[in-house]
This record gives sequence, structure tokens and C-alpha cells, in this order.
Amino acid sequence: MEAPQKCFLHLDMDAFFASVEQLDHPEWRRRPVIVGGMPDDRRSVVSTASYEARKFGVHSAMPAAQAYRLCPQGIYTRPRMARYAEISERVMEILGSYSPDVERLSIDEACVELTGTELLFGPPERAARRIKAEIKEGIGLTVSAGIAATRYLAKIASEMDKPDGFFQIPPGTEEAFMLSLPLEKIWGIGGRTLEKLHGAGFFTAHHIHEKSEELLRSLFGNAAGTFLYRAVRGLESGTRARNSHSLSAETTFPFDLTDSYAAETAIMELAYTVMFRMLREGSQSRTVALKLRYDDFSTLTAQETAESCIQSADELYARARRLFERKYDKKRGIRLLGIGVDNVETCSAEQETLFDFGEKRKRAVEGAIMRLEERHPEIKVRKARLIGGRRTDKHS
DNA sequence: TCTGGGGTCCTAGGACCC
DNA sequence: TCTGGGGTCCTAGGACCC
Repeated sequence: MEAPQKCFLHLDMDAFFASVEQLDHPEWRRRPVIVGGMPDDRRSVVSTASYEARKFGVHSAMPAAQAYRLCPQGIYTRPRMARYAEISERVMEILGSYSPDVERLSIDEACVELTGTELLFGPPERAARRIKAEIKEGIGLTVSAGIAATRYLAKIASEMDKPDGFFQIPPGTEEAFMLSLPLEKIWGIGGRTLEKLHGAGFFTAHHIHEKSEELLRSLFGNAAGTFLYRAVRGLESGTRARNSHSLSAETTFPFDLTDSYAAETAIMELAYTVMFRMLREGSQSRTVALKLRYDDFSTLTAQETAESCIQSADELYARARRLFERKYDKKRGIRLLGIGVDNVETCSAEQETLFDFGEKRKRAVEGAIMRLEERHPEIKVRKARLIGGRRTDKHS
């Protein structure tokens, strides 16, 4: 028996954050809208630019001040993540009514398996057009769609005809399609890999296609080599196991920090943020990671795995501070601090009982604070040190 | 005008065990 | 006396993506 031809639909919301802002502010429609940091926020960047703003050369990750120079008439606004998440949910609901197999890839992207839905919705192209229409009519946003025999190809297909796009890679033409792509359009090849490819004399997908998998692996590493070898043939690369999970929070300071006290206060704030998020999702971790970026943008990380799980924000803070003390060069200004937890796992009831009483109480208090903050976002319950940022306590 | 924040995966080397 | 190999866990740094 022959395996049935698989079919995937990849959907990508067009300029998602900016489009939601235009939806909610009709007077902003057909105007350049830039969601992200405000132009006079030091060190802020653009998160999403509407298509009208892209005409001025504004794009994601561009410093907001630069965007302002390119497009002073633009409408600049901060992201409203809760609102975007709400719209995203509604989109996912629509997708769920077309297939039991919807993989959400990010807030504005999903992959829907259409294999076997023909009896209900007709050929994949018709299903895709129906979904696009339903999102347009029901929510008011446009989405770009790609159809192909693998998730990876569907993802590339959805990039081909943005915005409000539709692109299908007909079965049997996968390899020819990949060979026709410029290297920079191959998802997974970023700036550094492109440079490396050019340096090794590869300028088209054909150049990669000519070489053996062994050669590609020796030039670019095992994983990247195999990925390139398979990508230009239109073959799906190994399905990722998704075995580890991490949580982190980081802050870039408007002005570099130059003293440890300010740095430690920032670490405490970050520890609370990360611990609350870990409590909220009911998970735990033994591994603490610190990220430190100096004024010259050089970045270093340190991480340490302990025998036992982190039990409280205070403990997370203490562990992160130890890493900081080990790494920090006092002569240099600090541009960014981040802390995270790695190898995060779901709490089991059994592990829960292992918490000693004191830590259990701390955890309970932190849980209560977290719920209070959720109900009353205007209240910020924090250690006295975090309020006002004044030097009022002594610490060892 | 310098360069956000939150993730995932890969590599290479060291420690340690069998 | 030289010195095997595999496996796992951990760490630092990089690349990529949204």
C-alpha cells in the first residue's frame, strides 16, 4: 500500500502587530505604522513595520531612531502583546475547525495538515482560500498561505507571495522549486551561513546540489551539512524532538550600568520575573543561566546546574548573583543583563512534597503575590529594594 | 543611529564513568 | 608502558528564527 501524499498549509499573518493596530485604529489604515520602541527611546528597535512603512525602508529589528529618520511621518506605537495574543487565539480557533492537526509555530504562524481533509473541504487550494477568506471576514486581517508536501516547504511557500499571498508547490516539483530559490530565501540560512557559503564558492542552490553530503558536512558541520544537502532536494530535515525548554528575561539598559549594586538590583528584578513565569506554568529547573553584555556589545554567558531545583525567587537571585560575581569585570559598563532557567520540566506532585517547609512557604508567598498581580496589574508587589530603586538596604 | 527580547538547536571540549 | 573507546552530563558560545 502506498503512503498517501501528505499536504501541509502554512499560514503567516501579514505584518501582524502593525496590522492589528491598523484594525483597532481605523485612522491608521493605509498609513505607515511602526510597532516597537518609540523613536526617542534609547536603544529601542522596531518590532513590526506595516507594509506602508516598509516602503520607506523600515523593517523589523531596525533601531527605532533610524526608522524615524527614514519615516518621520510614521505612526509609532508600543506593542500590546495581550491584544495580539487574543487575535492569535481566534485565528487558531478558525484553523482548528479545518484540521485536527494544527501546529502553532509562533504568535503569528501556524502549520495545518490538510492530508485527508479533501472530502470535507475540497482540494487543498480551496481549503486554503476558504481559511484566508474566513480570517479576513471574521477578524479583518490578511494572511499569506503556502501549500506543499512538507511543513518546511509549506513554510517557504508562504513567504513567496506576501502579503495576502497564496503559493502552492505542486507535488513532484519540490526539488526544482528549491533549486530555483536564491540561497538567502532558504529558511535556515542566515547571514553567517550565507557568508560561509559564499566564502566556499557556493552562490546558488545548484552549487550545493552538486556536492556530496559528506563534503557539505565537513565544510559546514554535520547538522548544517545534512540540512543543506536535504534542503536543496526538497526533503524534510529530521523532525526535531523538542526535548528541552527554557525561560529567560533580559533587559537592555538605556544607559550602561557602572556599579554592582545597580546590577544586582536588576538581577533581583529579573529573578522575580523568571520565577513568577516558572510558577505560573507549573514548572521547575535546576539550571540557572546568566547573560551579561558589556558596553562594547561583547556578550558572555554562564550557567550552573545544581543538585536541587530552584525553590524561590530569592534562591534564583542568589544563584544568578553568584554567577554574576564570578564573571563581572568591574571596569566595564553593563549594557544588558539577563537571567534564565534551562532544562525546565513540569513539576510533579512527588517533587512538590520534597520542598522543605521554609522554601515551601516562600514559594506559597510568591504564588500569592503572582496571583495578586494578575488580578490587579496596577499593583506591583516587590521587595522594598525594587521600589524606587533607592539604596535603602544593606546586603552582604 | 549603532545593534530588543524570547526562544531553539548545534558544536566542541572537559569531566567522569564503565 | 602505552594508553581503548563509548556514553552521559555539563558548559560557553554561536547561529537562526519570530
